[in-house]
Amino acid sequence: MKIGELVKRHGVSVDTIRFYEKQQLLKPSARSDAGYRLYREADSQRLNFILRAKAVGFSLQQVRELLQIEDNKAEWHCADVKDKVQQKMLEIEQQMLDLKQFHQALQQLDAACCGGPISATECSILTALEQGKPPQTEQHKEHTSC
Amino acid sequence: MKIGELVKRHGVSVDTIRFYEKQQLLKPSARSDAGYRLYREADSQRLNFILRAKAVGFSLQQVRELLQIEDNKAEWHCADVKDKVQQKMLEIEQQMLDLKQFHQALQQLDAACCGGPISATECSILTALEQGKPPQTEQHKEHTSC
DNA sequence: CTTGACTCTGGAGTAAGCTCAAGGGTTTAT
DNA sequence: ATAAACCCTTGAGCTTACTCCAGAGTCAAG
Repeated sequence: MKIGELVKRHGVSVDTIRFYEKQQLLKPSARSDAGYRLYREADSQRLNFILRAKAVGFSLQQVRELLQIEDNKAEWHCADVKDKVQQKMLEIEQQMLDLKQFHQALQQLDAACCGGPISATECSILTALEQGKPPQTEQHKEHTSC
Repeated sequence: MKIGELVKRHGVSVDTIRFYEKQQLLKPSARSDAGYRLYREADSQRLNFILRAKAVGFSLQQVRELLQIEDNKAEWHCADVKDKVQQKMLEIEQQMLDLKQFHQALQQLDAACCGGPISATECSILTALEQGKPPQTEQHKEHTSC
């Protein structure tokens, strides 16, 4: 099948496919006389693998690593694959922690602000941002007016 | 104070400061005869504001918006500021949800795999990635061997 | 035979937030 | 007086995952 058929099946753009090719993720099985990329079922399945891996959060670099295993299953162990998955989970857990910290800090700011129509000159969110240094000083915070 | 003093105080690089200037976030109060950037206390405090806002997750664009308020407090209300904070929280909550979905999907993959020294040819993680399309088909999954 | 849909290549552009390098002045301490 | 440390500008590069464009060849239908 030509590239158009492939992209229709998977709902991606032709540019994406050509990009994946440049990234060494997916190569057409053959080229037509005119130089058109030709894909087989196996290629379509490989693309599916890529998209599914992306859908669970893997970066293209990580997908590339998974494909190396996939391409040579016999030389790898289950543990290798599971490791990749677990590492990714750790990565994601860290990102969630980072977001959580942001969220908590924002909640504190939010809680201290009345949110009303009074002038921002007295907004405790702004005064909080003006004061104290981020990771260093941890002064006992006084709830400013607003 | 010159740029070197400023960056020492805040633990950022001179490149960062010059970048912030290009981004219209922080402008030196003056220039020396030699063309050196000169900063005052107020500038240092402004930088502090920027860094603190970043530290709770705001992007530079969002910091720019906060600075517009900060620069003209009298023309804004508490509600405007609180809105920014709440919107950021929503943004972060969405990101956390996305990560959670990734994590859950990965957990399912992880749970189905023995993780042992057996060949990856039978790894249920790989077979799961090979099969089924991400957001479409939701077939009742059979736990493959591994 | 012509039109429109499809495909090709190469290269540029996007967002975000810096970071670095080249080439050259300025200040400060010794 | 000279070397080290500091500062300047311009412009390019990095990362990720594409997206878009120009210019040109190819294929299928009517």
